[in-house]
Amino acid sequence: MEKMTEKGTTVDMVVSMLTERINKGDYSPGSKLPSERKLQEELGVGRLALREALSRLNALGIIETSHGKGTFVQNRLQSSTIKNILIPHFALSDSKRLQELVDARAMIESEIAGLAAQQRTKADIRRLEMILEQEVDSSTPSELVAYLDLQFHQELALIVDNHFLVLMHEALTAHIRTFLNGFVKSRNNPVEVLEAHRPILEAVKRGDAEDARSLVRLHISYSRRDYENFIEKTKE
Amino acid sequence: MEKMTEKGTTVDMVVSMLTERINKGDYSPGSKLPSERKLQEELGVGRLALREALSRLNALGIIETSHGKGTFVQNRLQSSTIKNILIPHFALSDSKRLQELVDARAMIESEIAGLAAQQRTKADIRRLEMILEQEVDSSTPSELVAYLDLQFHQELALIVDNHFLVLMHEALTAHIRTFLNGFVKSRNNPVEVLEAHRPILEAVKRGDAEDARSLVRLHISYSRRDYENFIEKTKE
DNA sequence: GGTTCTTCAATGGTATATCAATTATTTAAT
DNA sequence: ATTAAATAATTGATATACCATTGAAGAACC
Repeated sequence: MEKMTEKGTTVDMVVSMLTERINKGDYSPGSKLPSERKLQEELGVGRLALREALSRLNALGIIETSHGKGTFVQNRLQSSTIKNILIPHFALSDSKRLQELVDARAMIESEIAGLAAQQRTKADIRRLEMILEQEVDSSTPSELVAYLDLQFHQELALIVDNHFLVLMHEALTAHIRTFLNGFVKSRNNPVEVLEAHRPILEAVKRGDAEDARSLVRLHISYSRRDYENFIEKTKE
Repeated sequence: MEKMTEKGTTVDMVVSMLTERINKGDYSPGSKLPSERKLQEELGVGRLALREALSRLNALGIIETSHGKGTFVQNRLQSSTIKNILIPHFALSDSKRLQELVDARAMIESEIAGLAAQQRTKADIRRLEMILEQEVDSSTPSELVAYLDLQFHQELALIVDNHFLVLMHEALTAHIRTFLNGFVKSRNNPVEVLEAHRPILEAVKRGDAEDARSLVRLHISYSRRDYENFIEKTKE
């Protein structure tokens, strides 16, 4: 038994062994892990310890198992994984914590615009301008304007290509939405959107990260209004 | 068997049962869960399924088990948990992803200063001024100045009291540090620190969030420099 | 009486065996 | 050749037994 050199329990050991192999590339993303029987034999542990370790990796979004098929290495961290982690710790009841998440989301959206201003190409700007033109077009129905608002911010995220920020933003948005549902109906005032997007695009165009950040921050102040409305109503 | 009404596997079912109980307050933070034997009987599942579910909750930082004592509900999300989630997905080898984290950390530090400017009290400002006075004092050894730099930012974080931001910042810092180790020696130029902290404090003092954010952003540009040095050296 | 030691019960940790459910592969029949 | 059935491989789940750690109650000792 040389397991004493390792740290913690058998499960901890197996977890670090597997993560190491995955990080080293022994098990590449998308590929299939050896079967549980082979793994437990190979690592010299019982099946229970192995399955507990796999459960942990599953919770962290590192692997995914299908009954009858096998266990596969996930290639990308899913925003749902982050969301699952947030749920128990930033729950509905705690309004303080909910506000923290709203603030954090505003921060990320602002940062994305700032980074976009630094990294945008001509093609990026062209795409943003096309979206804006559609928004300005008076023949565009208001429902579509709401969609284009979202599209505008997603396009910015695409330019930045920061996996971490996009992931966090997705997780926060999904998490917050479940709580603030029903308070987001009238927030996409078309006029407001139009007045906001033009200067943001201009800032991105001329590469002014500072300006882009503060303009977005102003634009999405509705997040805070939504939140305050929510708190008001729950107090009644 | 009415389990067909539930979704997914038995383990999924047990996980959602337990998280629901925890969120409802049946098992309050810090309290001890029933023993595994009791739980498996109570929930009507095998011990392996139960333990796999507990493993998942453990990975997510929701519970903590100690051999011989029992299983306890964690009251706070630990930054180490977030770090563990980041490790396999934002690893050393991928310089692109590493830069994403460096950018994200800069964003958070900047945001913390901005929020501090909005929420600071007189007492907060007094504490920050005390730190600054120590830094300015020429009799303060340079090692202490480096410490006070950290202290300054931690004090800002304390003012904001945003659990989420502080948590993410801790996790990102810890994760980045393991990779950039050895490249952080000379970054805390005392003169540079002094020149930066004074205007930041002034912005916080007069509640100018915009200014506070951009000043911090400027101040911590060393993060990017560290990163670029790191990339250079690893290319050799 | 107080301190130390032993023992024991509770609890989590591990291992093995066994069966069920699902999927993929091979084989057989038409 | 196509389809259907049998077979194998794999994960899902349970039961049972035993080990390891912890803490507390009780015994032994001074």
